[in-house]
Amino acid sequence: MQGIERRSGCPINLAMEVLGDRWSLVVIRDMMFGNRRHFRELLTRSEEGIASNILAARLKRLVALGLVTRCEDPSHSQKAIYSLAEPAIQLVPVLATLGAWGRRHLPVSEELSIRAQLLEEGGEPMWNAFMDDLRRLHVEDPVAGASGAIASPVLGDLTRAYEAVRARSAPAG
Amino acid sequence: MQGIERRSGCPINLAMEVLGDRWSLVVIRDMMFGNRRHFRELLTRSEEGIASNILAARLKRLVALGLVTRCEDPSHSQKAIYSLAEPAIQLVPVLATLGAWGRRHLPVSEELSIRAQLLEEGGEPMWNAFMDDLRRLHVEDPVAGASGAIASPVLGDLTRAYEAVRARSAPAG
DNA sequence: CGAACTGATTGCAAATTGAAACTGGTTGTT
DNA sequence: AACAACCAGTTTCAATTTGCAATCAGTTCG
Repeated sequence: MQGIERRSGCPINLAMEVLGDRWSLVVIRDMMFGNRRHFRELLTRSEEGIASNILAARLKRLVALGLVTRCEDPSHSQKAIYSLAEPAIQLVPVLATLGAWGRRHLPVSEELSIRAQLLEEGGEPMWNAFMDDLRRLHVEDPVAGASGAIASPVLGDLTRAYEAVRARSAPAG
Repeated sequence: MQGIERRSGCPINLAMEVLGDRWSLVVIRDMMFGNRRHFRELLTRSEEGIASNILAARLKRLVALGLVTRCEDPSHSQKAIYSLAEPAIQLVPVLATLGAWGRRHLPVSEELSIRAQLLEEGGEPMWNAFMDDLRRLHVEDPVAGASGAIASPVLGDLTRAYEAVRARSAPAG
């Protein structure tokens, strides 16, 4: 049922077998840029309104593929924490490049594309710093990373810029 | 029926609405790296074995979205030439980055990943040269570009490297 | 004239998607 | 102890999408 088909050994093809659906990269985006680490957070704070069965299926698949890890939240015996694994963290350059392309060629909104713009302008040095931050939040200490106890300078900058644009275009928030 | 849904104005989301299926990027890859410009070429020389109805639907959609253009082939009143439009040409950095990621994290074959490797090592200067080549083959003169009358230095290098690896690993092929 | 080739279309079964309701359990409040 | 709110999903079912195989009408070549 899951895993990939391996229609061919081409890197682009295999990448599309893993990420080539409407939701997988969007879920990874929310975990990465929004630090959304719980099922309910991913479900209800999703800009695009993902359905719960689709989210459950995607998370299960991403865990099986090794892009995401799942652990228990010590604060609540039933709560699960989802974290990005190294392969997903290394998607930062892909998401940066794809975001830059989308910003140029698709009808994006200003508030939702400011982070893509900063990430593009920051270039490789920023991507590397961001990936280091993500390793601290997702790999080294997922529990503290999920709780907000660990700061990420890059994510902080991106989030502040986003909030600033949002406050400007819709002051009532 | 086609066009995008616009679930949100996020660049990543919109990019996935355009490219988030198993075939669109694979078709663009074949046009870009294999210079496959006719329906039958895309259909029968596809490494992954796309079905004819899926290919027809994808081409129609990509044309409607402005990523691909379609024109008639003067050598055959029924033959159509498909060419990459500027937005698709600007996917070169995305494909390069995605290919590099796939090569690192997925079970790729050597012969089908040599081009991804060269494109990654070549970096931005190579991507820019490649995009210039593609503009000559696809935008400036699609007919001559499809016929093989125009040379692309970058594509030539990539193709030779691919043929060399292929000859080495399967001398009879 | 007929075979091969052109870009597709059609019919149909199987798989996937998506919305809404629901499940079984935990936690916090009164 | 009772109850509401919250937790990660699951179930159900209709609609859509996918993939395969066969087919199509027109064109070119021998």
